[in-house]
Amino acid sequence: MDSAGNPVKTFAVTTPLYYVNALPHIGSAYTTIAADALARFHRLLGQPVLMITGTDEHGQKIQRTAAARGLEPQAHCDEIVAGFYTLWERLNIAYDRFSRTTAPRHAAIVQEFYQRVWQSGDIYEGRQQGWYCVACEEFKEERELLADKRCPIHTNKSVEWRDEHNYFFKLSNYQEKLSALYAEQPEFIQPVTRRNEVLNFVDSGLQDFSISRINLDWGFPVPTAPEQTLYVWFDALLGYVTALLDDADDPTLENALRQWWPINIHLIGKDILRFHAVYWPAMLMSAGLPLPDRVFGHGFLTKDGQKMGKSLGNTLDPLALVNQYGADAVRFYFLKEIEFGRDGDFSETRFVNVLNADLANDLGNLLNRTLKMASRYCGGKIPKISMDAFTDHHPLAERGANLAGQVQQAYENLAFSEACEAVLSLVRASNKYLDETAPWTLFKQGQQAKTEMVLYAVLESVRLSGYLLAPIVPGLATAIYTQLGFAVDFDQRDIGQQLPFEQHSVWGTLPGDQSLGKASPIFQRIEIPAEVP
RNA sequence: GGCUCAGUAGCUCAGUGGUAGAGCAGGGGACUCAUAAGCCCUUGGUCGCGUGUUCAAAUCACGCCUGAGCCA
Repeated sequence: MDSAGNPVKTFAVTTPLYYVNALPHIGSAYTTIAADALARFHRLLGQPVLMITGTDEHGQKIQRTAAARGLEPQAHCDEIVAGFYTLWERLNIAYDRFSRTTAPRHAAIVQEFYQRVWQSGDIYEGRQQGWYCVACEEFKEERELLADKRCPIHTNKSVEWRDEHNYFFKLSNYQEKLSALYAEQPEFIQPVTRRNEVLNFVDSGLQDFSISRINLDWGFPVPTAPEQTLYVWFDALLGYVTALLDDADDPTLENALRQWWPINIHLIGKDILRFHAVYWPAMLMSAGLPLPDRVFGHGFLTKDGQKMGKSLGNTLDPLALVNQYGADAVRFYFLKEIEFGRDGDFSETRFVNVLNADLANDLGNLLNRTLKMASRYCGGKIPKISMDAFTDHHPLAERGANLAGQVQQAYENLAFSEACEAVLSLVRASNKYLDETAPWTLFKQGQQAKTEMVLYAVLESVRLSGYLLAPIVPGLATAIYTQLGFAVDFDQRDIGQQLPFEQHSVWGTLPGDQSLGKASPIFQRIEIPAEVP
């Protein structure tokens, strides 16, 4: 409850729990950056936020990868997980929970959840015969296979023949309920193109799927048949629930679901859409639990227009990228230059161009040039201006007044690039305004009042821009606020209390007479080595 | 084979019935507060192709081509 007695609207967002087969790739970084930006935006709004990420560590593929490396599975997982921690730290990801499916408490949650599904009668024993791809952890239809029985997705791996007695989940029981869900909650699956795919899939008929494997140790035993091991996806999805437990909580569903359930949004790549938009809600229905609000499947990244892949040798290493250019640069490029939901491309030329143009030239230099004038012309303080000076269609005041609403809408729609564009339009207008009013000339002419008004308007526009971009480039936002004389750090979880949205999203908030910090470029231009012809 | 989404300037995209737009990149200019940044001007497009509907089509309909993807 808040002070007025209204229930506080919490916000919980998840990334996938990444499979620890290998160190994190750029796609994992992309999803996580987006989730972090969304979480940070909701923190600005002052909501209690829980951002969940983590790792999915069971399954045959992990067992084999570990064996190939001569390691115990857990040792292998621990090593890979360390790589995730490092990358998230470097990318400035402010997650609240890191959920590992090998955590002891996860076993209890999985067990309890399984029992609920068992009691609803949705689990039965059956026989499963077919070709199995260990890399996919899925059975394949014979006609899907490539020559030499190779998997169509993992083209260098052959599938294996399996003939097993497994436990199945009665997905077929949920076809109508799922269809009703999609109809009643059209925004459950986003974007629309992903939704269409799911509708198409569900309408074509749902088959029960097996939720256990034999001849596999690395996972949880099936509670009703301990000689079998739970299918990795069944336990992985439940990692979202386990993540909700507080440290002090006993690992029960009741405790896990108490505060943050249902999750507001699952952010995923489009490759795991079916698990999140079909299997997962069906499992939850079976267990009698409320469903998440939204599942958003974003697009894939290419590099220089080509699919990335180990076999092509053109992968983009996120850690190398962030080590070279910094967190804000990487975050900004992917969220501003690629429309979230659609496929997008990374090219180094474009990367450098965008960062230089938007962050160094337009935004960074705008603050720098204005700050230096303010220190020279206004004694290093923010000029004290009455808001009355900005009434009649002031180009920045007017634009600034409408900005927060637009940007908020964009963030809520996960239209990060739209949010960036809206803010950048204020930045560009500010540069133009400076040139048109030429405060350096005004000052020489002794027009102190006008000079101060102009500088205030621009400083305030930079502040607002920094505030609204903070979820995407928190480091830059902190630098902007610091140079404007505030003592804040946008990485603080309670930033929405320190700098309330209702106040700081409004143009005209900058306090007059506040002493300015030292001017220093907030984003260095990236110099491209000259091309040798 | 069925379905979905996309195809607009060199690049990334907006525009969804009424004289083709933005940012970046390219070219030129004036300025000097600034990170050789910013500002102004400018080059650049048979809006994938074809047929149809309409006084009028990038926009609507149908067909086709190309790319991405889902399903069988």
